[in-house]
Amino acid sequence: MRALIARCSVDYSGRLDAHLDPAVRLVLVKADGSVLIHADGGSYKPLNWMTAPCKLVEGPPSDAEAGQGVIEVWTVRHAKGEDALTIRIFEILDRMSCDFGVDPGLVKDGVEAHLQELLAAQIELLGPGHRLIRREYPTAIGPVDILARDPGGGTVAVEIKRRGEIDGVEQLSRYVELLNRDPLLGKVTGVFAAQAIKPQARVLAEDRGLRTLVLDYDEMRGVDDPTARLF
Amino acid sequence: MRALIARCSVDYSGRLDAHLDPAVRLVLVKADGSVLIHADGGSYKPLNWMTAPCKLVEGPPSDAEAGQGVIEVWTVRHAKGEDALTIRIFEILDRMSCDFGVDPGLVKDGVEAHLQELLAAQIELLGPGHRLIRREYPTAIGPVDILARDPGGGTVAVEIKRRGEIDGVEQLSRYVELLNRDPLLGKVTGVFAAQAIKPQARVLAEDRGLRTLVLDYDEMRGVDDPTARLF
DNA sequence: TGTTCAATGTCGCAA
DNA sequence: TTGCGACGTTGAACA
Repeated sequence: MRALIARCSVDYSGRLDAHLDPAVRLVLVKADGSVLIHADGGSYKPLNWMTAPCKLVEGPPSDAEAGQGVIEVWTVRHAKGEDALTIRIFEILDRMSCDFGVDPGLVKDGVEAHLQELLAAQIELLGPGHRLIRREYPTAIGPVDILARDPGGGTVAVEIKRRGEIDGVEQLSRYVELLNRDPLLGKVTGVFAAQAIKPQARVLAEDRGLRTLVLDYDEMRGVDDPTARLF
Repeated sequence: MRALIARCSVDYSGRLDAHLDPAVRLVLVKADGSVLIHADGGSYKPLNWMTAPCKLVEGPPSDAEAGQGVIEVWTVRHAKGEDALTIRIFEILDRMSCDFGVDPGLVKDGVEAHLQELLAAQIELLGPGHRLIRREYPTAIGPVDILARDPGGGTVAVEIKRRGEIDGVEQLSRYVELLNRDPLLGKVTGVFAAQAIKPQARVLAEDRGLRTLVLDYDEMRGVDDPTARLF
């Protein structure tokens, strides 16, 4: 990792063209060659960047560039494709360099896949007497998160989201419509399950005749994993 | 902007829980208070982060933490909500600090709106004899990208995407359904136009009776703009 | 390797 | 503020 605080201008050309006028910015060059240009604000997305694999060439400015005060020109080209980043450096204010070694990586907990596992294991959250048919039930337009059998012999399609929004309801609607064409499944109803459901999504779901179900992740995990109760 | 190269562990708790075991990483603190934790690889997305507005508190380790070698504990809390980031620092290898000033910002030249202009100008790409009614035809549920008249006197609603995916087909379906309730327009058909159309989107479009049209941006620009042929 | 879907998505615009 | 769609989306899982 190399980090540079420098007054620089940046030009990107590739999937689009973008330009940054000269200002002080942070320039990062990672071990894999990727380059990030960060301003002192905004969120985690850099102003400009180049993803690995790519090649960085540091060179002198042309006479015209030197006349405008440029002291170095860095050119970063993506290994495949036309993408190119040109960094014109006017002044270097500070720099750091360090070899990090391999990162042990991020451990995540509480994503949608976990919700799906937990609901499959606690399928009676759909209501007493429900039985799991299978998770990731395949259809022509994609897999249904959970398919279950209700006590009356009907089929229940469940769409799970961490945050229940309108596009999730659309998705479930498509599944239910498609599955209802399958005579083997009988009558198919839909359940829209999420940790939180936005009002618009709830209204649309009700309008489409779909049930909504709010999932309490902590509680579901508590039932599933007794050790979690300790906290 | 403060930049720190440090051996640290990181824990995020909020919309999900995420943990990073101790390793050398780059810690950035921007002027607006946002914090980014970067590894020496991967793309521009940090391993962990906190977006502004948030508050950083630097404090001493607890006795237990100190016993494990922690020398500083940084706690970053989001101003609204439960989101919190805890950075336990074991060793500081290097640091930089600098006041950047305001960034002049990014100037972009996009490709997106261009497709609509080009297709409107070359409306017969829909088929011989088509005539443009108007771009951005307003409806109660949003503007239709392009409305055209086909040779048979019917109306064609066109939804344009750079990348044709399933939600675009949904959007077009809604428009076509709505427009077909308008007796003045006669029979309304739909065309889903994109630079590339994914198989699932194509299947859904066909299932809904919508035509698909793949747009060649370079060719359309070539027809429209003679100067582009020089390249 | 390509495809599909989630994301602590982020970002920008408009109602 | 919320909704909605695009993004140089990125990232991960799976076929």
